[in-house]
Amino acid sequence: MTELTPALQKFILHWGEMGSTWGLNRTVAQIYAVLYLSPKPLTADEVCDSLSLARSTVSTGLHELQSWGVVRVIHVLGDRRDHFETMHDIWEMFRVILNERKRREFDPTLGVLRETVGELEADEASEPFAKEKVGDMLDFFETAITAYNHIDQLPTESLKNMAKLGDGLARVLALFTQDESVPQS
Amino acid sequence: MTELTPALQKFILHWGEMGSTWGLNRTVAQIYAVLYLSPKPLTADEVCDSLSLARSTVSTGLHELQSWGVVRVIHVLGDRRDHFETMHDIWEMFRVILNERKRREFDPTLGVLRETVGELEADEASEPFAKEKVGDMLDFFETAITAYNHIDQLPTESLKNMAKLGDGLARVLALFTQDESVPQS
DNA sequence: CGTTAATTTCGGTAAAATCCGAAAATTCCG
DNA sequence: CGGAATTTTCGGATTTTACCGAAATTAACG
Repeated sequence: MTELTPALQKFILHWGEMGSTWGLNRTVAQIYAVLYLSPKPLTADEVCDSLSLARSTVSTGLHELQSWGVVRVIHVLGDRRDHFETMHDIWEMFRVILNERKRREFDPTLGVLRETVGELEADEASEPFAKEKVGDMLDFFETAITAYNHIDQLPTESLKNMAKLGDGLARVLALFTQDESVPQS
Repeated sequence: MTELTPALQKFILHWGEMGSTWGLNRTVAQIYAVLYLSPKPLTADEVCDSLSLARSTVSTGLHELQSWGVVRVIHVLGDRRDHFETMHDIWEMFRVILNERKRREFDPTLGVLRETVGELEADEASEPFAKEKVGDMLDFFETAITAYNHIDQLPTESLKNMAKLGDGLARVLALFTQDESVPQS
């Protein structure tokens, strides 16, 4: 049913490329795009049609998208088939994606860095330079992840407002340039 | 020369995995790691040795890292060979990587989104829902990129300080929860 | 409980990315 | 300019990934 106009096709194609730099493959990202653009939840077969993919490919792709938490199943009364939809709010969506990437990539890296630092400590013979460098990296990941966790506490609306501040944002953040203390509110 | 201890090997292996989720392939990321851990700039051949790679692979990999701006050539007096080193400060490094990803992925996406919106405007027959959704996405990318550009203006030291604020960061940012206006500094 | 619709699993093929090593090109030296 | 050292290019072999379609499984209905 969802005959895609050329403009939307181009968009979906690009989205596929973009997705492949974000850890999903082209096809999975395209499935996501089709669902995102659809005014109503779609069945797997409808996705097959609009992208000319095998049923099995779509099935797998939908599962992967669900494992990322960006697609969910909808049940329609009187219809036996599963229907799928994406999150509606794109800000929420990127937040979910960031969280998932943190969980899948950064958290494990933190683990490895801690292990490595530990092992380098134990090993007297190891290069002191490398020891220092791994330590620097550990510090970086720890502060970055901690900062991210704090930001992630904020409601989406706050983030939207902050982002919309434009120059004001830079101005506020610049308060921290010289001083490490928290300005009292 | 650089005989890698088991601990460092494990780190480099993991770094390779991580890199492949960041748009570089495993090998290139490993080359990066070896350079990062080395107390002195290395020749391509030294990199070959420590990772057991073909000379040509290392050559290509080093070029890719240079195109990302995270590795540079060093010339050593009296030595004809090129030596390579990474940036020393990891904060700078991540900043460079983010910039490069923005340039390679987000900016083009912004272009496609604008094109698509334009074409959907022109096309009367197109789905109004899709039109709205692409518009939402364009808004999101525009504000996100703009915010990023502003943040990117700040010196690295400011960013470090901000990140280290911990709860204070959330507290400051929370100021924007209810109010869209810029608090006067 | 059997039948049909719907989904998932899985083996194999097609496509893509990675990596090597030989050959070519470049650079630097005497 | 000739030759050695170094780097780069490039074709093809190897490995990995993506995708399809048939078969198996699961779920819903009468």
